[in-house]
Amino acid sequence: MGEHGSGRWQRRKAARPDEIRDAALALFVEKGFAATRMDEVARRAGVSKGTVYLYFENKEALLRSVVEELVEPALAQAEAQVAGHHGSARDLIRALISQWWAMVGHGRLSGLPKLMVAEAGNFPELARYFSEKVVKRARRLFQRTLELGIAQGEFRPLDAAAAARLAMAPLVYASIWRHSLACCGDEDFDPERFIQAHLDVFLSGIDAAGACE
Amino acid sequence: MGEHGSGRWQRRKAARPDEIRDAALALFVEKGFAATRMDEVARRAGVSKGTVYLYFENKEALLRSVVEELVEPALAQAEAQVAGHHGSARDLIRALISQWWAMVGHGRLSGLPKLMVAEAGNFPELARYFSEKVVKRARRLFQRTLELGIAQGEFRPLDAAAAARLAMAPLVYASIWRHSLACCGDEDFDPERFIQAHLDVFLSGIDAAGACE
DNA sequence: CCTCAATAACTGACTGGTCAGTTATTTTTT
DNA sequence: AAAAAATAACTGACCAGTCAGTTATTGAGG
Repeated sequence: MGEHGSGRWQRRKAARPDEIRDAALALFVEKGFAATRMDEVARRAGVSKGTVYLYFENKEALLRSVVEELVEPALAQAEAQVAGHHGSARDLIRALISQWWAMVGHGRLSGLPKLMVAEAGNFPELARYFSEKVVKRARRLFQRTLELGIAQGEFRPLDAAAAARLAMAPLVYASIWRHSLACCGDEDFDPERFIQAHLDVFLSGIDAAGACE
Repeated sequence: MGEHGSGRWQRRKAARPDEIRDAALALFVEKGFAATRMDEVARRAGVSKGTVYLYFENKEALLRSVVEELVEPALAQAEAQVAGHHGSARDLIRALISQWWAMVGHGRLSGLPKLMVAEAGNFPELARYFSEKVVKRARRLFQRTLELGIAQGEFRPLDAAAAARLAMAPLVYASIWRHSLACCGDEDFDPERFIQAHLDVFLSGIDAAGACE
């Protein structure tokens, strides 16, 4: 392709796949994979249906691409941020949760958890990929931090694996909720307040001082 | 039902709608509404497709019926059980969570949260019904209990509305998980242990003193 | 600078299969 | 035998995926 250039079409061409992915993600999240028509994806991306098939094999390949392309950079960034963090385990938990919420709660990935949950049954391979390479990887960050905190005496001794899931559950819940019932029904759901309350209760709950049992 | 005699077919006939609902629920949860074929629902219920249309207007009416018929009795029972409960707020929270998990974690309703989350976008009216008449109603049970506990000095002062959501989030998360990623990927998810850990951390987290029990 | 041909990007009408819903027919019950 | 229940064959709308044709872009020759 042209190295130099009269850019209008060149630039658009390079951006196409991403534009199509964004359109597809939005619709897959909103209506589900099966109920989304390729015509619609195309229209939303500002192209014709034929063009979508220039960049993606078929509908399923488009779904795969949406999940894989969007997830990788976000996760890498999160891991880097954690690796470079210094401070108490408690602060790191706070940072992880804020980070996660900034990324998945608002960004383009916001709808991914709902999409994956809804389609896991129909695309087991993709679900496996997501579970192994995304969820587990993210959970490990929490689990390690919790183990660190226990070792340092900040947190009381507890099942770190279960607690890591506990730390994430309200986050996942919140982002799924935002894209389902919150849209049509549960309008008085305030994610920010909810996440704050979670941080508050969770950190109190695992604190070494308040140990029960 | 049959006042006299050959009861076998009578009974079957009376049970049909429920059998069809169960079949439909299982498939809707597993594959999603759009990807489920009416032929399949019928086959699973042990009847032909035409029969399904003897009992339900159309596919959407079947979905509505699945949600509404299954939910009402369970919710009523839960409220009754709570109304008759005496003891500390802490015990009541424990009872509510166990109750919820016994009902939604294992029973026939097990898949409902996933189904509603996945289809809320395509059926806003149904989502609204579910949100108002089911979720809010269930949440009120938790919220009242928390307010009671705060008033009695068992729990520290906190945002009861947010805390009620926090109490439920891991439960919802767990039952959604069981029907999505846990099926194909995250096999080492142990719901019982997870719920136990939740009870433990949550109750410590909202405890007034820091000394539980 | 202005053709004009070659190529890259894109389009939308068309096809073949699928599936929700209907209807004519058969089976079961009374 | 009549009525009720159930079936299986049928219909028509819909949609993923294709492909023959159109439009934009580049580049060479005049």
